[in-house]
Amino acid sequence: MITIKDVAEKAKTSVSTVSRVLSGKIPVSEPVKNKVIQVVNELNYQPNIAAQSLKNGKSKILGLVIPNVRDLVFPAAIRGIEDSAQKHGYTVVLCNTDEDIAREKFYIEHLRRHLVDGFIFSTARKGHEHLLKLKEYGIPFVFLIRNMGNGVDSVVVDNFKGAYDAVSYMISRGLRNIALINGPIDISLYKQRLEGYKFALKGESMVFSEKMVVNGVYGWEDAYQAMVNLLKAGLKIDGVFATSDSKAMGAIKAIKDYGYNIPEDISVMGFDNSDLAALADPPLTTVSQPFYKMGVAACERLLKLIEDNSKIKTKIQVLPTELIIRKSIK
Amino acid sequence: MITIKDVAEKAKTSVSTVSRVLSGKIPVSEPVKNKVIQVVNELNYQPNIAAQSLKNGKSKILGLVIPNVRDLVFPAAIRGIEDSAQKHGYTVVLCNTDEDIAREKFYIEHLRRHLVDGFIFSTARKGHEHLLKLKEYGIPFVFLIRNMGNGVDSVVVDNFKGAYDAVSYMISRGLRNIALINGPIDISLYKQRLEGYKFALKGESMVFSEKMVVNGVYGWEDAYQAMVNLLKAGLKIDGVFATSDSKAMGAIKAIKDYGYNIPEDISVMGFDNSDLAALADPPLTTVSQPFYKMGVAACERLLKLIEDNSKIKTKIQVLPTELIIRKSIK
DNA sequence: CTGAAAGCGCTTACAG
DNA sequence: CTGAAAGCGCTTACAG
Repeated sequence: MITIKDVAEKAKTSVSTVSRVLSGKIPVSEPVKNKVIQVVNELNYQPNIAAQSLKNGKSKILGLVIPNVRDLVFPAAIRGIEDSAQKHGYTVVLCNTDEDIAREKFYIEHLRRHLVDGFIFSTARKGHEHLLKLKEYGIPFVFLIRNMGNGVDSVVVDNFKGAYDAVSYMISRGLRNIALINGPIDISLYKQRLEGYKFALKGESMVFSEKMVVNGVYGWEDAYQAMVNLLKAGLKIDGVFATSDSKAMGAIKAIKDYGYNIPEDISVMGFDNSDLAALADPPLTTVSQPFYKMGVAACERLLKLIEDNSKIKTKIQVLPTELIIRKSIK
Repeated sequence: MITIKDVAEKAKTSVSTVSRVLSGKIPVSEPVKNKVIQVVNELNYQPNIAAQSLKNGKSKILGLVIPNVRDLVFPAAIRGIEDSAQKHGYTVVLCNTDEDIAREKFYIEHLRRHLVDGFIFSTARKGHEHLLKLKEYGIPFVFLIRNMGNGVDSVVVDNFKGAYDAVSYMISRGLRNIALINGPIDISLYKQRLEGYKFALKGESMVFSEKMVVNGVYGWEDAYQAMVNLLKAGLKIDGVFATSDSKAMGAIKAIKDYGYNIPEDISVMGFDNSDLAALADPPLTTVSQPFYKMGVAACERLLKLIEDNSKIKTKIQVLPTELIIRKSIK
């Protein structure tokens, strides 16, 4: 392994000077600087990150904590984060928690001690208040997609409005009996989507019925079952708003299995505009979350928090959703 | 930040002894050991990974290099790797390269210098021979899903047999005109699947026709177009073997758009059994790759290479595929 | 502008 | 079994 000492010797100067040339912050005379740069290139020298990290307490590694990469919602966001991190010379450690608090804490403890300069969490939900305590430790972090309270920097979408727009659109298409297949409401974004759904109904003076909503649904198999139950209950349903594309796919499958046509008999609205939405049959009308952009924004915000040691004010970035009209709504 | 010195002071012993207790490899008297452990817990002390890394040249970080997390093939494998890494006290850095050699090299250079103890690559293909040179640097690495040559530890599937089984099954179901929608054959697994397809045809004395195969297809949009072209060419086709589930989904969409029924008019076979296969309409008959298990195997192999500094012999692990019969084949 | 030296937090021969 | 000391590869006051 080539060290700074090797470079110094070959360039006939001291390690201090080599370090200064590399950091670029401290003036070094032109000839010395050029010689050093030349040797660095010849030797293909790269500073040892562990040593740098030990010295200045920065590792240039970011921790990304999510429930599960297999959930279609995350890959695009991950790409946004990683592309942006890479551009700034940072690297990303990926941690899946399966919503398990113990595993989440394990990762935090493990990475906190100088392995990671900051965190991005997509695991905020009730019961995970321990995340808020990271503030006390002074380690920078931001919430992505999901968040909690207003005290933490976040990049999210306007979930209330996204849901409101979706349901309003369904109503404008003549749908009058719209069921809701929703996620666990201890994740605040599902709470907000529920509120958006209610508010849209109210705006058109349509009655809200508890029977038409199923909360706590996670993943497509679960949504399939929820839809089957709705259908079996003999309710009059002409539309379903599923608060994620996976749930919408499960609902679509159930509706077809029961012999109904989409959208003729029952219309389906998704949420997320994940990579498979266009591929669904029929192609899914849905509310897009700009995951890639959100990932970039979260990463940039985190880098700002890391690099500006000054106290900057907490910022909640709310990106707009967009209604993507395809073929699953009448 | 709490250091080993703090622990030593509070436990009224030396840092050497604390280090010994923590490593567990060197004998320490019971009372001292107990006192140290107690203080470690009280202070919630965690060793600084950068310092350990600098000292002993091990970071307990693994580099995972893949083309793109958004490709459905990778998330399950990533989970396998990460779960296994975590169990052994390792952490995973995720790197997406988009098949770009410059980006790949950047990551390797950046991480090689003591940031990472070893690599898992899923990016092997023609043009990426520089990966083979990592052997000279003495850094451990393994190939996953894709591989090159026989000189590198790998975890793959029997792609030839998987394809052979798939096509043989199609033939056994009475299909006689089977088109192939295949990936870029400079990725060896696609070459092997092509061979498996040919061999199955030959086994049943069916003629192989160049016109029935499209190579170089990547992703579902591309597969959609390939299928459209096949259909437009006026070929007699009663089955399609698409060498990934995404490609199969694209083909299915095209077939439907042209008014044919699946599987009555045209049967479709996928490959991978990725998370969306069961969700397709009709549910996709496909060849499973045990991605999660493969990820675990690759990680375990890499850890072995890292921890046994002795020269162990290169091992190519070939896991079996399995034909998953659903509804897309007549 | 430049070099010698201290020190970041560990681990591990070395001596006892 | 235990402690003092050296050293991993850097960066950065300190002195010149």
